[in-house]
Amino acid sequence: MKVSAQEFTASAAPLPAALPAALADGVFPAGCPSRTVLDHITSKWGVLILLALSEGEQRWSDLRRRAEGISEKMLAQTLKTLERDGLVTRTAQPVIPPRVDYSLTGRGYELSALLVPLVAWAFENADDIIKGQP
Amino acid sequence: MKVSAQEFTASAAPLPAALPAALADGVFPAGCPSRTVLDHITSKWGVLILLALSEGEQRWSDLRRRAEGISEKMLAQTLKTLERDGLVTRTAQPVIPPRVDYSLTGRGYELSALLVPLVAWAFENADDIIKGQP
DNA sequence: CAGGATCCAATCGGATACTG
DNA sequence: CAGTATCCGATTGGATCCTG
Repeated sequence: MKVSAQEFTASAAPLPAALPAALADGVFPAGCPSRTVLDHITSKWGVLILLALSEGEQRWSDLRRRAEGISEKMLAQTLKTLERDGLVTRTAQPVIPPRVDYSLTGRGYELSALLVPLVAWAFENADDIIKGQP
Repeated sequence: MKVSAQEFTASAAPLPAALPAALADGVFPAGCPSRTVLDHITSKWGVLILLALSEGEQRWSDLRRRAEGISEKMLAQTLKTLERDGLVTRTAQPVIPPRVDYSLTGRGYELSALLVPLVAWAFENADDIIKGQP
C-alpha cells in the first residue's frame, strides 16, 4: 500500500518537533561526528540510493537506473560510504556474470523511514517551489 | 516511529512510508524539479539553517553562531536560495546598525518538521556509525 | 551589524577506458 | 555484469577586503 505525502504530513509529527536536547543553545557543533553522518545521508546521491533501497534489495544495475543520471564512479563511491556507515549491506555472488545485491541494514531502514517522507514532500512541493507559487 | 529490520523482513507488507506513486518503477527522473529542491534542502548548510530557524525567528548573527563553521558567503548564498524557494522569510529593519530577521514560512515550517527528526537521528546515531558499531 | 565582491584552492563529479 | 583507474573540467566554498 502506498501512502501519499499528504496523508503522511497530515497524520504524523504534531508540530513543532524538537531538536536534540544535547544541542546547547541550539548550536550545532562544527567538529561533531553527526556533521559527517549528516553529509553522507543528505548527499546528492546518497538520498536517492537510500530511497531506492527502501523498496527492497536491489542490484547495481537497478540502482543505476533508479538514481537516474548517476555515474558509475559516484554510485560506487556512494555505496562504499553507506556501507562503511553500516547503512547498506553488499552481497556478492561468485557467479559469472557477477551478481551483487545491495540492501538496507536495520539502521539504514530506520533512516529511510525518515528520508522517504522528506523526499515525498520535495516531490509534491517541487513544482510550486520552482515556479515561485505560495 | 521505530521499525526494526526484523519486522521488516518478517512482514513484507507494511512499509513505514512509501515513495510517491508518481515515481514510475521507482525511478527518480533526472530532470525533475524535485531534484533541484532536494539539493537545496539537503545541502550541507541548508539543513542547519532550516534547523536553526525551526526554533523561531533568528538574526544573521544568530544563524552564523548556530550553524557553526559557516562562512558569510555560504550563509548569504544559502539564505537567498531558501528565500527564493519560499521556505524562508527575510525581514530587514531600516535602522542603524541594521537588523535583519529570518524566519520560516509556512512551507518552510512544514519542511522543518520532517527535517528535525532526520537530524536528531543523525545526532543520536553518529557516534556508533563513525566508530563502526552495530 | 549585515552583507557584497573577488580571488583562488580544494573537492566534486562526469567521461572514458579497461578488467575479471 | 559489476565494477576500477585516470584524466580533467566544473563547482564549491573559504579567506580576505570592502561598504552603508
